Amino acid sequence: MSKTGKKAVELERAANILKLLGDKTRLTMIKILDNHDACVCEFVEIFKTSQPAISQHVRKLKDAGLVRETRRGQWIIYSLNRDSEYFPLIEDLLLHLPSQDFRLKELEEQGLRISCE
Amino acid sequence: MSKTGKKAVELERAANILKLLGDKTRLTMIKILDNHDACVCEFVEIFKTSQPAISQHVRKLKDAGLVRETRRGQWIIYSLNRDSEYFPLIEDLLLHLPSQDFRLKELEEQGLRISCE
DNA sequence: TATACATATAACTATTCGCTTATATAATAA
DNA sequence: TTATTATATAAGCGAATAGTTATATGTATA
Repeated sequence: MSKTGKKAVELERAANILKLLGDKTRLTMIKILDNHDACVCEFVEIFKTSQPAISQHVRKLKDAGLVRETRRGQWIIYSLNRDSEYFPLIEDLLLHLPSQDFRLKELEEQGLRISCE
Repeated sequence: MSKTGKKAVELERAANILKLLGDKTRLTMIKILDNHDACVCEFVEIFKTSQPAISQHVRKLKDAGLVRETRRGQWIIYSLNRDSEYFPLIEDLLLHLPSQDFRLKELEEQGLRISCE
């Protein structure tokens, strides 16, 4: 492919990553995962939405290679894939976002975080 | 508003900015504007799409405060708004994208860039 | 003034997106 | 084995998105 073609494709792929992150639920997930791994059931509590909705969001992040899943018993733990080609971009981006750790704190206060461990 | 509420809103607004940038046409526009101001007719040539489509894209960027317009005769010149609250985030982000200046070079070779000056 | 040019806006359409409900899969516990 | 829990997948629906064509606005020029 031509050099300019490569640059256009590279930019389009970055645009697709930004589109993925351009959703408050997924962006919050990524910001949380930057500090703590989490399972689907925790996200369900945090976002107060349905389990399928959460599964669909994490699947998109996984398909793009931004997160990894690790099964631990019944649970599937999601973590940030720091080997992703886009991880450096994402890290820079996350620096501009306010910490969302208060969301995990709220779960802990309700005793809901422990349920996945 | 509560402190956590503010953080949630702040993140949601950032997600909306990323959604705007999560389109290859708009992301390329912003990357180009980081180095050179441009008018609608140039973008029409660059993206080989209709004038209304381009106008609608730049309007979204303008509504979000990411770009500014300046009328110069018949033309309206668009430029990056470096005073935007989100400019620091955008600058960091653009560092990870390949230069799109080849697109302007192609225009110059065709003598199409001069038409707006 | 009349015409051409640059841009904006409006209305419409096809596609994409995120959610819902229902169901399937997988692991654990009784 | 059966029941329970955690997660995934599929199908369907309403809202949002990006493009189109047609038209309006604003500026320059003959």
